[in-house]
Amino acid sequence: MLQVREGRLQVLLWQRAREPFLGAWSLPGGFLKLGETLEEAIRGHLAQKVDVRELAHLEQLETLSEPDRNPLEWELATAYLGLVPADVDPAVPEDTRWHPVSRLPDLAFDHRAIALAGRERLRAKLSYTNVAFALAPPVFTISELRELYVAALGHEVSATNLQRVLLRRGVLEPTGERREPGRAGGRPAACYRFRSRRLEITDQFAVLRPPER
Amino acid sequence: MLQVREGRLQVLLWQRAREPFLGAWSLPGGFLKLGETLEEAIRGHLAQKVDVRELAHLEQLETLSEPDRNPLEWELATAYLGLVPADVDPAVPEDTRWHPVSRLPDLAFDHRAIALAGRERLRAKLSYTNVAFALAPPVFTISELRELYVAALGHEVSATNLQRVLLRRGVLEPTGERREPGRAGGRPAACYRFRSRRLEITDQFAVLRPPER
DNA sequence: GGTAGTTTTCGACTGTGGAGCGAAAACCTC
DNA sequence: GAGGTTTTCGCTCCACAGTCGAAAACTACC
Repeated sequence: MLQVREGRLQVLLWQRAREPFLGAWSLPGGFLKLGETLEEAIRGHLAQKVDVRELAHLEQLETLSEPDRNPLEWELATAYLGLVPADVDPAVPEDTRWHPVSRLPDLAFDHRAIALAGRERLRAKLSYTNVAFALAPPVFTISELRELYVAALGHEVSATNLQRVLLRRGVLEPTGERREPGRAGGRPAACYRFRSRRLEITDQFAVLRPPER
Repeated sequence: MLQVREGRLQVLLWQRAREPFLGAWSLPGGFLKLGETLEEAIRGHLAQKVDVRELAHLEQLETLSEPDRNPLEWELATAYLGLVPADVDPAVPEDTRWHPVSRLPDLAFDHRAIALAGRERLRAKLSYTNVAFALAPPVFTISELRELYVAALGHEVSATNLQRVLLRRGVLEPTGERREPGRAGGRPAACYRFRSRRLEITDQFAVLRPPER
C-alpha cells in the first residue's frame, strides 16, 4: 500500500504480532482462507487496520516461492501493489505506520524486496499508463500533480512537459474550475481530473507497431 | 510454452489425463510439491514430456485464484510464460501437440485466457526488451528475425526498421559471417546474434524520464 | 559474359512526440 | 503602479521510429 505523503512516497507497514520476525516491521497481509480470492484476502486483511475504501488501485505483483523466505516453514506469498490517493489520510492503529520507501527499516521476510518492486512497478506504469489517478485526488492542479510525480518517480519533472504529455494522451481533462491563488499571489491554476479512474494503457509505447496507421 | 513454428506463434498443449476436463487440451503444468519453488515445479512437470533444456526463457505471469476456475475444488494456479527458440524441435509424446495461439481449441480451466495473456506479455516485451533472444536461434539473419517478429506480433514489420532499432539499442551484434544465398540468388545476408541471452530492458521507453542526461 | 531476377542492405527523408526555455498571463502585496 | 509569484503557452530542439527507393551482391539463363 503506497501513498504520497509529505512529498514522499511512503508504504504502510505494521509490526508483526507473532513469529517469525515477531515485532519486526512488515507489509500488511495474512493468510488466505479456503475458497477465497487473493484479492478478497488482501482487502480483508487490510480492512482489519485501515479503511479499504481508500484503496484506489490494486494489482498483483508476483508470487514468491523461495523455500527459505520463511525460516519456520515453507510458505508461498502473493504480493500486491495498492495505491491510495494523496488527499485521504486513513486512520491507522498504534502498531501501524507509514514509512518512506526510500528509507525503509529492516523488514520481515522478503518484504523489502517486495516494497521496492512495488515502487518500480509504479514508476514504470506512471510512464505508460494513467495509474497516477490512484495517487491523485479527484481534482487537482498541474503543480499538485507534478509534486506527486516527483515524489513517486524520485526525480524532477517539468510541469510544462507533464501537462502537455498527459493532455495529448487524453489522460487528463480540465474541469473548468480554477484554484484560488495562495497568499503570495500568482496566476490561478486551472483544475484537472483524470478522464478515467481505471487503469488504462497508452499504446503509444509499443515500438515496432503495425504499419499504415 | 510458446514457440514460433511454421511462421506462426504456437503453444504447447497436452491432453488431460484426469478429471476435471478429462481429455481436454490444457497448458502443461501440475501440482507443487512441498518445499519446492514454483519455477522448479514448472520445469519438473515440463520435463516429464519435453526436453526442458530447450526453454530459453521463463517468467511468471500471474496467480489465478477465482474459486470457480476449477469446478471440482478450490485451487490456485500460478501461470508462467516459457519461450523456446525456433531452431529446436523438442520431441513430444503422443498426447502433446503444438497449437497456433491464434486458433486454440477449447481449453481446460481458464487456460485460454492464460495463453492469450502470455502472448500479450510476449508482444509487449518484444517492443521494449530483448526477449526475442528466446525465440531466435543463436545466429540468424535479419530476414529470419523479421519472420519471428511477424509471427509473434501478428503484423508486418519492416526489416530495415527492425535492424536499425535493434542495432541502435545495442541488442544485436553482427557475427561477421554471412549466409549463403538460396537457389534464387540474392545478396548474401549478414549474420547476427543477440549480445545478451538474458532478459534486458530498454530504458528508452520511460517517458517523463530524469532531466539533464 | 551480359542481362534479368532476387534478396539484402544502406542512405535520405518524413513525421511524431517528448524535453527545454523564455516570455506572457494572471494574480498578490506594498 | 512597481515588484514579486505562480501558472501557462508558444517556440525550438532533438531523438528515433517509420517509409521509400536505390545500390549492392548474388544466381540463373541465354
